[in-house]
Amino acid sequence: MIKAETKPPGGADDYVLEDQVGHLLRRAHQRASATFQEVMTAGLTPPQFAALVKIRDFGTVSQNRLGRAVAMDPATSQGVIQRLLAKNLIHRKDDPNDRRRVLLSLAPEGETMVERLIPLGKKVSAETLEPLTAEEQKQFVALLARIT
Amino acid sequence: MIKAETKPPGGADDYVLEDQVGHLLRRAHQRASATFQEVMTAGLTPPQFAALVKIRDFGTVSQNRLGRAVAMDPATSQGVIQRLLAKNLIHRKDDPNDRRRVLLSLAPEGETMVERLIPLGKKVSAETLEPLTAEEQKQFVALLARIT
DNA sequence: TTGAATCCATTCGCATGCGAACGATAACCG
DNA sequence: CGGTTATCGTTCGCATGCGAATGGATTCAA
Repeated sequence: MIKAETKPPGGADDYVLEDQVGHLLRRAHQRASATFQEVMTAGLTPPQFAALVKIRDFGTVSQNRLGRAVAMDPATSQGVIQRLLAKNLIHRKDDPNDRRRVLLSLAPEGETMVERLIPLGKKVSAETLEPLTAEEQKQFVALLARIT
Repeated sequence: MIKAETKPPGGADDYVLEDQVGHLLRRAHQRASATFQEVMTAGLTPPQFAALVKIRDFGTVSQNRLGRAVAMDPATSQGVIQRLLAKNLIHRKDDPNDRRRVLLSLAPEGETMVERLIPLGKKVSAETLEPLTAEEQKQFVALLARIT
């Protein structure tokens, strides 16, 4: 008989930090970001690249709408966009139809950058999922998408 | 015939941001953190709670070792520990055997806090995984642990 | 058509998160 | 033993990330 392996489920002794999904998500996200920085040698961060890709998808988009599309708080978008502007990767102009809005679009350098980096983006995803088999990768991504 | 559904796999048109595992991990982590803040009304952040739980597991632990256990950079640990000290949840003393090290342990308030919050921590994990069935939850956590 | 409710961008403050560098200390090895 | 290496904690700088507040613009509704 092993001594007291099973504790009452309400207790505080059976809380294993390493098994909590939030902790695992935080660590997996850390690893994915690290992989991104290894593969992407262009000096862009994951949010910056995500914003760039999404601006490409939209063509022209307001700052707020872009933020929702990439899941960024307006306050966070502000800084990311400032840095993309500083790198001359995007353009910015006032919306003539709605003076509250600011319209964003890719600068030529941004277009080139996106085209060049997307193959690397695919490599990042592949490397991040590399510990899993092809079948497991599909399962995992499908489940992950549902808790997002 | 649908026009050109299948593109060459090396192209940049088939890169869907929403399907990339890094982006999904970032969003899932955001949601998990938001759930944490909703349920945990104690004014602690996820890293602070993780550190507290881990210090409890160790009893006494150096700052660096704690950081590795919860996957925090030494520079990041610094700030987290400072805030736990400011809340009087942990104690801190020099290691007499190694003058480089600083030993951390739970203060009485910290012990009480951990005991009180662990049931809420379980609720956070449950709510985060709530969109999945019990079977899917097990699969997902198992796969997630492997890409960490 | 005005007044209330919304929306948009911006700013501030606080909290991770990490690369890089630093001094102090300990461990290792020739 | 003494020198090289490694470890530990700390600090700085930069980049998310978000709550809260603000001012300006638009939308909605009475």
